Amino acid sequence: MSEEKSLNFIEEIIEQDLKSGKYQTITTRFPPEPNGYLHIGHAKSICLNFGLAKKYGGKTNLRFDDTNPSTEETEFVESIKDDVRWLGFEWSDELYASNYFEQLYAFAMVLINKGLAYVDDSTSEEIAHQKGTPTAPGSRNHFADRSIQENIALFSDMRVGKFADGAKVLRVKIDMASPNMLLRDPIIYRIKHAYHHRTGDNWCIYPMYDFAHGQSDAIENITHSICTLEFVPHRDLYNWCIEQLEIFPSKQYEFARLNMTYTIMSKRKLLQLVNEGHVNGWDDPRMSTISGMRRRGYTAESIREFCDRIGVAKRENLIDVGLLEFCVREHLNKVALRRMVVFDPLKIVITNYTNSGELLSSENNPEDPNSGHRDIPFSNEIYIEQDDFMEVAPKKYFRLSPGQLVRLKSAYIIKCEEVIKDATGKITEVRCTYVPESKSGADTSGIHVKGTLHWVSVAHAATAEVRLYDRLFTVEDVGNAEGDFTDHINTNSLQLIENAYAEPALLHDKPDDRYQFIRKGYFHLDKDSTTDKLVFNRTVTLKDSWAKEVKKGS
RNA sequence: UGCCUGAUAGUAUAAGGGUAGUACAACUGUUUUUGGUACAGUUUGUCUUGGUUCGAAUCCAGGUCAGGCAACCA
Repeated sequence: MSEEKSLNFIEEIIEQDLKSGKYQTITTRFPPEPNGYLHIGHAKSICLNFGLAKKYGGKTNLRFDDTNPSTEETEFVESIKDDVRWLGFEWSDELYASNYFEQLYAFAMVLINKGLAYVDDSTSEEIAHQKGTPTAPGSRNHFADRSIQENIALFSDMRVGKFADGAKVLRVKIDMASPNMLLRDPIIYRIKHAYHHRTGDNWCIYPMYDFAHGQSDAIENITHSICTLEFVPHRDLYNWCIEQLEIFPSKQYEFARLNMTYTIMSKRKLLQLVNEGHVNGWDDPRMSTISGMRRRGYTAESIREFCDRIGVAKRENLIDVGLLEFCVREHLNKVALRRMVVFDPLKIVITNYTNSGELLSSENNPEDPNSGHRDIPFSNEIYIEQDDFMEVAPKKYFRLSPGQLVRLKSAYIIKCEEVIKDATGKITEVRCTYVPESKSGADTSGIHVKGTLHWVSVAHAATAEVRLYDRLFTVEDVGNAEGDFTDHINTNSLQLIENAYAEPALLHDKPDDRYQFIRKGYFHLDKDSTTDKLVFNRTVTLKDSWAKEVKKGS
């Protein structure tokens, strides 16, 4: 393929650096804080960092930014590793910022010895106050005048635990009047008597992000440190530390983070959904986490494709979740086996059908000739979708309604003859006749119908519970539908979060009318992780115009 | 009334002085064993005002709008 895909701005920088001989090879890193599960926004960063290294023959480290022991846990470390692997990437080294605590401490001492860092006894309120505001300069307090010797002694004492949390901090001496608030003598070490998931109780002082990230990059010889836009103001500090410490000159580049319609991607909110029990965990299929999407049936390949399509730029963006769904369908259409499934069964009795034991052959995947065929049992009693029948149908309704003909997928053409109702007027059964010479693949009837419906045989069907819907659905037959059905989720299930499960306050956005209608239903088993794909190609998709018509008319 | 980013169809993303292109969405048509898929086609765009230039999305100046920055979070 000679498709010349245009470069994003980071690729251009890298190509220049390679061309100019600045670097022979590149090293990137993916640096999550292990304080939650990875979500689709992280996938963008993962695909970018690992993708760049792959493209330019470099390597990527997985580095856990574990400098805040009070929010970080081993469970998150493991889930992150699983998700990165599942997405299809291999890291060069598995590293932790906590590996560098000793080195970072030494770096701090270097700055103290240069007269560039001091211990401050102020409270956080005092420090915040002295910092000034974005429009007014801050001022330095008398602690900044402490001698180098005194600072060395004090910082050593901080390390060995002589002070309580919050009693002292180590600050760096830069410029209290800088227009960049981050440069107004930022705190680089704080006292925290907390158990760290890796270093245990070895430390009671922990470096801040700004004193750990750039140095970690430098230690690992990261050539291109790629992060999101909110770190732009940190770049000055990042560079300042590297210059003062005279270490490897890693460079930071920023891109816009992913935002997606109808999708919550704030870690804080996701954590709230989990903690308050709105969902069943981080990997709940309704979550925007990678593990949630995995359970929902999304493939790693489709997520990678999505990340590739959305591009990398610096402007704020809000990607239509439809693009993600498109990528999922695109891939699943190629690889997934089709099965019929009925969610809201409506019983159809075919009054003139008297055969028994007839098996009908159906393609497993129309797009894959190698996927073969399967036999589906047919009988005179079947279920179709309630949505696929309307007693009073609007124009352009091609499905079943009184007097209308439709084809049953892989089976016969049937005609609706009679509607049976119970005492309350609810439709309990629809009676039809079938056209014997219209058998799929051997149709000599000459009848052309506009609608084709999926169905299952009542006698052969199996029912399975779908947890998210809290109701049963019916699959075509037991033999063809192995696996754990409790995990089958509609790709569109994210909307359920909005419709039923989540607090309105947590919502990113409100669903529009379009989402009142169920769209494409693709399902696949995740029983054997990525290998066993099974799709129920349930086409209840309506064109928007048709959907509007039904909404108004019926 | 500060500093930093940014602004190209509905949504994203290209074009680094020379025909504004691509994808998704939408719409139309053809095909089809569901209206899915596939294929073909259509519609829609350079924030604004000046300037430089034969020529500006692109360079310059002013304006407008959006996002970020005052955690002992990352």
